[in-house]
Amino acid sequence: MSSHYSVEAAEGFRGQERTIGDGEHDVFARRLNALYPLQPQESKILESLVETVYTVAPHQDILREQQPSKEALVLLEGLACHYKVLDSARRQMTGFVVPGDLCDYGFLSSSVTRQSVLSLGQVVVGRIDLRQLSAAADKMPNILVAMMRAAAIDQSCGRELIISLGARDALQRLAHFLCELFYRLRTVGLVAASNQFELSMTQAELGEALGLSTVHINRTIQQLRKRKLISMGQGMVTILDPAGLEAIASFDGRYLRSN
Amino acid sequence: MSSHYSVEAAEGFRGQERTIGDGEHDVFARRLNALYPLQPQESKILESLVETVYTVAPHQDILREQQPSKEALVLLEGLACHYKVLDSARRQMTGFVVPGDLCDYGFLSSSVTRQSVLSLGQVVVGRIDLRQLSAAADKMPNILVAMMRAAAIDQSCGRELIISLGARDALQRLAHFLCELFYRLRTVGLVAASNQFELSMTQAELGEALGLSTVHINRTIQQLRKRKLISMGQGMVTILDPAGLEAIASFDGRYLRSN
DNA sequence: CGTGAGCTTGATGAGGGTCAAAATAGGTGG
DNA sequence: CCACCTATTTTGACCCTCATCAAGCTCACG
Repeated sequence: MSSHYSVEAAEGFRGQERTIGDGEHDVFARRLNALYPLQPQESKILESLVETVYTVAPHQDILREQQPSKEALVLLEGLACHYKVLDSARRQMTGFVVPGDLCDYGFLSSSVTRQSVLSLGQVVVGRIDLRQLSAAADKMPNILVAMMRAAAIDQSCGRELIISLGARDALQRLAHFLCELFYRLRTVGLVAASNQFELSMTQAELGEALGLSTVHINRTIQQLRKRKLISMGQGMVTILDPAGLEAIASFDGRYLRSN
Repeated sequence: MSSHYSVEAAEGFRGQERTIGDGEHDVFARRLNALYPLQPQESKILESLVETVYTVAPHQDILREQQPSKEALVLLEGLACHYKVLDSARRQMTGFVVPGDLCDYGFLSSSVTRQSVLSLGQVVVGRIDLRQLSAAADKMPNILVAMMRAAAIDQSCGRELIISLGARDALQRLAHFLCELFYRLRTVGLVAASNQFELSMTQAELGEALGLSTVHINRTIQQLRKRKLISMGQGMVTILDPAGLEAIASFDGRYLRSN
């Protein structure tokens, strides 16, 4: 476990901002549409709300705790996580953000950001102006409902993580984590036909997510490999036996659906 | 750990419903008002929204998973918790509901209830008709914002529980739990000047909340007693040394505030 | 080709689980 | 008010999962 987490300014590591082309990043609209059926025009507006995108290098803060949110951020590519630092030597991740998710739902209640958000691999983020969003939402309230559903699912994920940490052993935890990610990434089309997807996390980071030591994460991965349930390496995971993995985790993906 | 959880119909155990008098239960309005300043008239409306109240006996489901919500429920007295049953022998609590809180925020996104809610001691619940609520919210959007802030805080509590389960040892967990409850109950005026408050949970239930065995909960309580930080018994807790307890837990109550 | 980040392996021990039983506390009917 | 019964708390003994420490290994990268 590394002894210190850097606190450089998030700003310094943002890639160049740019305006985006039409339909270049439609994950967001597709995702919300799946959560709550939107009219074609509503989807259109939604896409147009994401005006600028930028790239963030791995291991940088995308959002910092206690900052008032002047904009909403959508993750368009890559993987990010919520976390909190305990005693500058220990860090606990509290949730994950996959493409199509909003990084933080605090803007819904116009409160400050309550947790820092960190890029795990390289990440592309879209920026939504809150003024424009609320204007759009006034005309098309479905947009807000869809976002609140996304927030509700985000919370369900949190509850499920509580269950993992409170009541599942290492093997079940890891299996459940992989099942969830598999499911979530699949719904936004980021899993290959071979059941392979990108997972740019070190084993140490997995430990911070699942409340386990790096060493034990390593041994647990080996368990799953030995049982021919997964294969893992170079930032890629392949689920070899989805049913088997779900069985170990008692995974039931209903909490990830909006209805 | 008991081997089976009963699944009787929640309906059968509801006390008689009745309409309530003016200002009889103002925790809810006071709470929301503290989260987001409301106009006097808005507070008034809020109180009038709670039309009927009913009593629920200890250890009964107030809300059942997967039910579509036709109404919003406010806790007015007592203590309740969210939970999920794993393998019919193990149960994990995922959150707590204190007076003034809504039992579930699913109605905000008109989705189904995602977790069961259980009364711990005897409980008084208020019922809010969603149709009336949304009518009121149309006229006075602040009401909705206040509720969303409450939801945001609910989520913060969840995140903090994740941190407890993932990164704190037994003593810290219990201390943190007590600090949170102390703080939350105090803001709704349910802590006596002697720092005493009601806690109608068995040690087994505390274990289900904090991911520890009953035996270990017991020993951990004794630790806190020995250190003269708390005294506990007969459903009552007294915080003898708030500062000392917070120090052990590294408790920082900011996550419980709306701003 | 050296260097550091990440992965793997081994050895050791602590925190907390499990089992079992005793001690208390509540709750009920006689 | 007492006797009984059950739920809860407490204690002791033992064991297992997982943390910690330490070292060696692999591999990408400058």
